[in-house]
Amino acid sequence: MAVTIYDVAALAGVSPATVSRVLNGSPVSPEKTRKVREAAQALRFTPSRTARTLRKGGSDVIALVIPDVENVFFTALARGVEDRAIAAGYSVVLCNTDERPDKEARYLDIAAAQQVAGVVLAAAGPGPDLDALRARGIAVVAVDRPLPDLGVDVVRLDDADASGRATECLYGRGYTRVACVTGFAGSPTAGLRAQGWRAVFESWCPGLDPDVYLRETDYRSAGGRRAAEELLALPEPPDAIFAANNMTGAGVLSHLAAVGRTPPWTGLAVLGDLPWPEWEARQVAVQPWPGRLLGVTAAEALLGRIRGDDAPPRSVILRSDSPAAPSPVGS
Amino acid sequence: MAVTIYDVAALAGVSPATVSRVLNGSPVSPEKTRKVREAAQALRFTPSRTARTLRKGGSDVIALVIPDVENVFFTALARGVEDRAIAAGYSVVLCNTDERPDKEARYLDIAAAQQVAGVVLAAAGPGPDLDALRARGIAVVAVDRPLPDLGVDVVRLDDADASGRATECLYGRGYTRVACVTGFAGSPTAGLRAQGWRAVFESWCPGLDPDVYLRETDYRSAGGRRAAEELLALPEPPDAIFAANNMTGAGVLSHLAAVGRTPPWTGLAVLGDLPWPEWEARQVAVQPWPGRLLGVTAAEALLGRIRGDDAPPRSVILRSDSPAAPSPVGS
DNA sequence: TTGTAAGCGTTATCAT
DNA sequence: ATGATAACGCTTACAA
Repeated sequence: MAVTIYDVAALAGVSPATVSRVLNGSPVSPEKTRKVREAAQALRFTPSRTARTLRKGGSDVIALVIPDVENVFFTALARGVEDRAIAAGYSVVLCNTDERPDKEARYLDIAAAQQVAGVVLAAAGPGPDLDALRARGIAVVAVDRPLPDLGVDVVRLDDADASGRATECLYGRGYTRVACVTGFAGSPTAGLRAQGWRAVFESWCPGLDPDVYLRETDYRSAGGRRAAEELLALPEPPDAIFAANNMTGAGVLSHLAAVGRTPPWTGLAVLGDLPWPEWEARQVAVQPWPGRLLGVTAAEALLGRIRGDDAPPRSVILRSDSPAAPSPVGS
Repeated sequence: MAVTIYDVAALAGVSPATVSRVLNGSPVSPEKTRKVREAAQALRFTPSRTARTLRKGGSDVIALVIPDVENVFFTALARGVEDRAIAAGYSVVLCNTDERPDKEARYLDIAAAQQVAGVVLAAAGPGPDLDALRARGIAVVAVDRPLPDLGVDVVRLDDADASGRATECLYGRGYTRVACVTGFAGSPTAGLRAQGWRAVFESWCPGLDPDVYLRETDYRSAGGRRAAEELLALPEPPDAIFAANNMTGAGVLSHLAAVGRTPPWTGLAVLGDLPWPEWEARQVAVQPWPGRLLGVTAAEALLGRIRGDDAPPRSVILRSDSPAAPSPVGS
């Protein structure tokens, strides 16, 4: 059916091996090279990556597995991974797990069975099964969400530190009681971020019970909205809120807008860029959460592993910069 | 290195063929089935999809090639394709072309060489090279952006009709001069959308030159902002703007906000959901642009082709509903 | 430099 | 029902 190197070889009057050599840049006489090129052209020959991968025991595709394509943080991450990987001659395919461990397991299986060169994984659950990948010697780098004790490289940001700084920033602007909306309880990052907030809260609001001002939700917009509603309905409501990721921050802001209490009436600090920067960021303290940088760094680590670096697993923790100053209010 | 069916066969005391049969549900005696299962389990065996694909001449992966992962329309589209494809037992990988024909060509090549089951393509350029795919008999469905004369199924929305309706809606609300911000000149959809607007403009504003009130930009936020700025600076500025996609609409809105002329001061209708619905949609007429539905429909068409439907290429044009009524202004 | 031939790990055919 | 065996399309020793 499809045209193979044998067809090309026949048309060019050479052996299949020679065709393969031309394709891969092994030394071949100029004349035969030309003939092969022409024949390939004429037959519109596309080499089968499947066969090549089978034979060579590996491909040049990197799988990037993320929990939410709709989150700008992960798309930025994707761009970072993509840029770095493409520069190194690899291609990147995205797999969206929708925060569901079952979908994640499926994609990891496919990646293993497909013999991808490597996997960058922003895990949906705490304990993904990496055995299939490991059995095939496929490199894995965990990104954003650490995978403790799974023996893989981890590239992430300093959740607790950044959260503390964002919270601090709100107190620094004169707010006196800063609540926290973090991710769901099972998520490691949610815990770390809450912890970063809690330390600052306790130092500025001694005597107050932090748990009253902490809400755990999914990392989605709807959860942020609900949490904001609850917090503002407290007998002693907070005058500012720290949102532990961009989507919940968006949700909080949405609720504030609905009740006419947008910043600076109620303070708001968010970890990560809002999906809608120019319009929203005005009075919101945005703590940088550099997805692209994370992606580039993760890709770098993965490429190192692919090239055979077999040092013990490393953990890279990037530091988030200080919150951006709010832009001046529009005319 | 990796464990193969031979290892499993040896451990189970059967032939490789039997192992394969167990894996694929061919009739095998219960006892041997059990033994094989146990052996596979014990060895943590993952069958090589590469070998299987090579042997069977096709895989069960569908490639979805989109120009912009950061656009909510395309992520919605992706979800539609994904849901439908997964339900049919396929997996979906996303390839982001970043609106660049060269990246697109690369991913199409990979898809062909990887022998994916099919491709859903939202094209970056007007004339992608589908020969490699065609040579391998891989089904392709064009989505959102038509590929004239390439002999593939097309699933898209009625650009001109929806644009006309969105424009009409603004006039219906009392605005008297509606400008248009569409996509870049090369894009087929940009032309169709401008055309839909133009017809309505000419009937409401006879004697005025439409070209004065038409701006072509990229389909990005920055372009929308710039276009809005230009339009409002006209000697006889429009009192409303129709934005031909969500990102440009976002840009327009951003500029309106910057100069304190958000709707309803200046009317705004947008084709497609804004990235930030709860917060922004208030006074904006949003013409539905159902990405998910489009994705589902495209996947459906593709699955049909994969299953062997070889009718002549079809063109499906879905109709967009009427603009959503603006939500009431917040308290 | 070039050709021959042996795999890579499956599945399908054909016997048994 | 099961086992041997030949593909699938490519790369790579090994020879020439």
